Amino acid sequence: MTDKKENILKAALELFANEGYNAVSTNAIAKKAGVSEGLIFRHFENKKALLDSIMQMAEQKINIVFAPILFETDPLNVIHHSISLPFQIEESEYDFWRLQFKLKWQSEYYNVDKMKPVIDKFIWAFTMLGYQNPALEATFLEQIIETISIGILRNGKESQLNYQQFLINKYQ
Amino acid sequence: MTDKKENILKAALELFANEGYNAVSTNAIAKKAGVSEGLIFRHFENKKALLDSIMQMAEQKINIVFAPILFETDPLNVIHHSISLPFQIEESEYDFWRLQFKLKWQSEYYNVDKMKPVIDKFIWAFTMLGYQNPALEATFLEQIIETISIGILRNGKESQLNYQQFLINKYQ
DNA sequence: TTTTTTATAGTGAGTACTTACTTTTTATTT
DNA sequence: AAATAAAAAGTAAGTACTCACTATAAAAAA
Repeated sequence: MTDKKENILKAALELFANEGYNAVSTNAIAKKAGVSEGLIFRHFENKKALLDSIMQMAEQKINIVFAPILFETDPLNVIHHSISLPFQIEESEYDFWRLQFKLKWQSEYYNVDKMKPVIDKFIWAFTMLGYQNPALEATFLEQIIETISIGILRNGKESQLNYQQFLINKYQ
Repeated sequence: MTDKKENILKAALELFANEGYNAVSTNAIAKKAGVSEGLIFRHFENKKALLDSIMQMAEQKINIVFAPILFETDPLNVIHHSISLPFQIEESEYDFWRLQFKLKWQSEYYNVDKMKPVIDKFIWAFTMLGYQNPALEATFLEQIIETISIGILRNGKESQLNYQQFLINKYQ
C-alpha cells in the first residue's frame, strides 16, 4: 500500500468518524490527506468502497481485540477481562471505534454475527459459574461492555474507572 | 398548525430517522409530504431548523414518558417501572426514538442534562433500598434502560421480553 | 351585507453552489 | 521511451434555498 493511499484511508476514517459519512465530501478527504481528489478514485472504486475498505480493517481489529478472551480458560477471567477490555483501547484508535458505533445506526452496516463467538464464550463462562440464565447474562454483559466503550469514547477513560471496579465487584 | 406543515414534520421525521439527516434532501421531504419544496422554507428557516423543531417535540415526549417515574413514591417501583418503560413505547413512535439515538452520535445534539432528573430519582431509590453505591447503580440502570430501548427498536419488543423479566428479578 | 384590505399558505421554476466521479495533462519512475 | 502515479481541470447531476407569483381566508371598512 502506497503512502498516499494510507493517507486517504486515515483522513477518511477521521472525517467519517467525527462528521459522519454523508457529511464528508471526497474533496474534504483529499485536502486532509494532501492528495488530489482524483487519486481517491484511482485507489477506490467510489466513496462507498472507501468506507467499505475502512470497515473491513475494522472487522480485523475487532477480531484481534477479542481474541484473548476467546482463548481464556478461566470463566471468571473471561468476564473480568471483558469488562477491562474497553480500557485498553488506545486513544489513537478512538476514531476507529467511534465510526463503528455511528454505523451501528445505519442498518446496512449492522452485523449481529460479528460478536457471535464472544457471546458464545460468555455463555460458556456463565454456565461454568453456575448462573441461572447464562444466555441472558451473556447478552447483558455484552451490552454492558458496549455501554462502557461508549462512555469512554464520549468522556474518556477516567470517567468510567469507578464503573469498571463497580462491575468487577458485581461479578465475583 | 396546518395539515401541510404537519405533513412536512412527519415526512422529515420518518426520513431523518431511517436515512439520517445529511442523507435526506429537502426535495425528498417535500415529495414524501406531498407539498412543494418552497413550503418547507416558509414554515422553517432552513433544513437545520426543521430538525430542531422535531427535536424540540422529542424533548417534550421524553418528559412525558418519564414523568410517572418522577412521581413514583416506592423505590422498588421506580426501578421496576423504569425497566418496563421501553416496552410501553408505541410502534408508531419508533421513528421518533430511532432519531434520538442516531443523533446521540452527532455531538451537537447530545445533551447529558436531559436525563438528570431521572438519574437523581434513581439515586434516591437505590439509597432508600440500601445499595452500597447508589450513584453508580443509577447510571448503570440508566444504561440498561437505554440498552433495552435500542434492542426493541432494532429487533422488536418480543426480542426483549425475557430480558425484562431477567432484570426485574435482578432488582428484588 | 358587501367590498376592500391585509395576512397567511402554497407553488414551482430558478439560483448559486456542491457533489461524486471522469478525463486530460503533467511528473516520476523503470 | 514506456509505464505508472499523481495532479488539475472538467462534467453533469444534485443540493439547499430564493423568488415572483397565486389562492385562500380572515379582518376592517363601506
